[in-house]
This record gives sequence, structure tokens and C-alpha cells, in this order.
Amino acid sequence: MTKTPRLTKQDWLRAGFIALVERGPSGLKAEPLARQLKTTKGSFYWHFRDVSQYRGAMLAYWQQSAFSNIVEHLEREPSVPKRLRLLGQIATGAAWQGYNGAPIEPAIRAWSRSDAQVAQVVLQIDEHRLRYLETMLTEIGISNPEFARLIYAGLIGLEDLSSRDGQAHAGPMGTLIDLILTLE
Amino acid sequence: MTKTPRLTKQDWLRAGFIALVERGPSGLKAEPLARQLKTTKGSFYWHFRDVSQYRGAMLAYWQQSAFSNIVEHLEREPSVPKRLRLLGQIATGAAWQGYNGAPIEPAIRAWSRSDAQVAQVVLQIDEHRLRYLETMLTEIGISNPEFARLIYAGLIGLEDLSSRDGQAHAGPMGTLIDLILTLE
DNA sequence: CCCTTTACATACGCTGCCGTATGGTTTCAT
DNA sequence: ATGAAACCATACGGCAGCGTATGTAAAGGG
Repeated sequence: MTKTPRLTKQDWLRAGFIALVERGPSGLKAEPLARQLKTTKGSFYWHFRDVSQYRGAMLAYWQQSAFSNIVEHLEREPSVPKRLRLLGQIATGAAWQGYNGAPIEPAIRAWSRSDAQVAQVVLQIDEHRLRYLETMLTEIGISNPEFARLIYAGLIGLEDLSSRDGQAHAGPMGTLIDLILTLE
Repeated sequence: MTKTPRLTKQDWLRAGFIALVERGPSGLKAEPLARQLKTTKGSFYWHFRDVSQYRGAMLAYWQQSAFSNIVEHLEREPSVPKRLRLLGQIATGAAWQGYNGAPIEPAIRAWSRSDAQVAQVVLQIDEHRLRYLETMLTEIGISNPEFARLIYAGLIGLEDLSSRDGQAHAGPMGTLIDLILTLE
């Protein structure tokens, strides 16, 4: 038996995201999480003032990575069409996946329905991503912002569906992108 | 002051959906709901065995209406393209709205992430709707099931977005349908 | 090696909600 | 009107999680 090492803030956040995906927001409680980590809440209350602040830390962590994770990835492709096509595949990649392999974004969006602070951040991230998509599309002559919204809604909806029936969303997403790129 | 009438099962379910939309699954508790209805949990435990069965009743109610509500509406349009175009607008209509005006479907889908039974029902409803969409599309020569998935994902994603930023989704949805109908 | 800092364990009182028990009210049929 | 059935109020014991207090153990610098 390896002597279990001491825990860091990150360990707690990591456990939080797993719990959020597997049990929903009601899984974000100090004592159950401590049991999961085979420790006690003494550790929890050392790293965090209270549960509320812990959730805040999780939210801040996600907010920080939610936008840059995707965009920095896309920026490596030179042309806009290539970037758009990459969108369908990136959702299968590591940037969207949680620590346990399941995607965290649907869990965050679900969380946002019972927490106004989370809702606020999700709204902000959505606006940010939508603006980014719009400017990309206008660069190739598609100025109607409805198409950016369609692409983004497709991502959200397909990821939701995939997380339920297990089907990949790269296929349909690519089809959608191709469909819109024919308007170019 | 009107003497407050006695409550029925439906009143409790109604209050449950409102709470689900406004506070999430954690709002589905006997005593808070009773406070909301200005009564006590004595009433609650008269109408329902326990909280678990209450949630089951809510779920059953939604399941029953989730499919038929839309389809029976669509069936009034004769042609497939007209039915598809109606899809974008129906989402603004009463069939999708909750008692308080806010859409209940996103709240149900969020609920499903913390309750396996709900997830099971949502999965089933999704499959049902998807099959229905697929057969409609094949009737007009679009046999690739990816397009049914795209339309449905668009609905889900757009409704999620709309419930956050308040923008209507009839516009983008109509655009998507038109885009796909050009393939006909 | 010792002493400070960091990290965790345990015990406590508190609150919110659960489900039951029991008794009080309405409502309605006869 | 009156008895039965439907409906609601209240009081109780129990449990799970919160946050605090306090003690203990493990690192790391001097």
C-alpha cells in the first residue's frame, strides 16, 4: 500500500468535476467528496473557506479554460474553413473531456440551471465564443450571425445527444459545417 | 381574501415544474414546495407516498406529453416541408412552455444529469423523436440520418441558448431547415 | 534535530429536510 | 344533519451535511 500523499487544491477541484459529471451539482458537498478522496473534511476546510467558495473556485477554473482551450487550438489552423472543420473533431479531443473521460461541458451547463453565478459565467462564455465564430464567418463572407448561432447550437445539442446515446458528433458536425461552407 | 382552495396532485406537479425551472432539481423537496404553495407537507404526503414517487410522477407526466405534444401539432400540416418549417416556430409556442412561461425542457435535460431515471426517459424520448424526424426526412428523399440528428441537436442547442440570452430561436431554426431542404 | 508551517483527523452543535403519527377540518352523499 | 372519506396541520425522531474548534501528524528550513 502506497502511503497516500497529501492533497492539493487541484485534487479537490478535480474530484469536484468528476462528481459534477457523475452526480450533478448535488455531488458538490464537502463530506461526500472527502469520502471519495479517502480523507476527511478537515482537509477540505483547510483548502477552502466553505463550500460556496469551493464551487466558486471550480467555476473560475472552468471559466479560465473554457474559451482559451478551444480557440488556442483552432488558431493553429491557418484558414477559416479549416478551423471550422476542426471544430467538429475537437469536441472528441482532450480539451473538452473531463478527467474521467466524460465531457464536462454538459454538466456545467446543467449546473448553471440551479446556480445563478454559474449561469452568469456560461452566458459570458457563450457570448465570447459566439462573437469569435461570427468574426470568423464574416471573414469568409458569411455575415448573417444566425449561422454562427447555428454552428454553436449544433455543438451544444450534439454534445448533449452524444453524452446520452454514445454516438459520435464529429460526423453530423462536419456535415453542418460543410453545409454552411457551401454558402461561402 | 379568497379562501384558498384545496390542492390537487396536479397543483403539486405544477409547482414542481416551476421549482425545477427556477431552482433546479434541488428545488424538488416537500417542505420548500409546501411553503411555496402556502400549505404544509401534510398535504404533500397525502397526495404522494414520498419524494421519490413525487419525482416519478413529474417524470411520467413529462414523458407522456413530451412526444405527443409536438407530433400531434405537426401532424396538422399536410406536407413534410411545412411540418419541418413549423418546428422552428412551435418551440416558441405553448407546447414547450412551462406554467410560468419559461421552457421546461432544458430544465428536464439538466435534471437528467443527476438522476438516472430521468436520463433513461430523456434518452427514450430523444430516440423516439429522432426516428420520427428520420422518417419524415426520408419521405422527401433525405435518407442520411445525420440530418435528422442535426435538426434535433439544433433545437436542443438553440433552446438552451435562448433560455440564457433571451434571443428567439425561430429565426436560426428556420434557416437551418431551409438549408437542409435545399438538399431535397 | 527542533521548531514552525502545512496538512489532516475528530468531535461538536446547528440546520434543513425526511417520513410518520396523530388529530383536526372540510366536503359530499345519503 | 351526520357519518365517512378526503384533505390538511402539527409535532416528533432521525439523518446528512455544514462550519468550527481543537488536537495531531508530516515536511522542510535553520
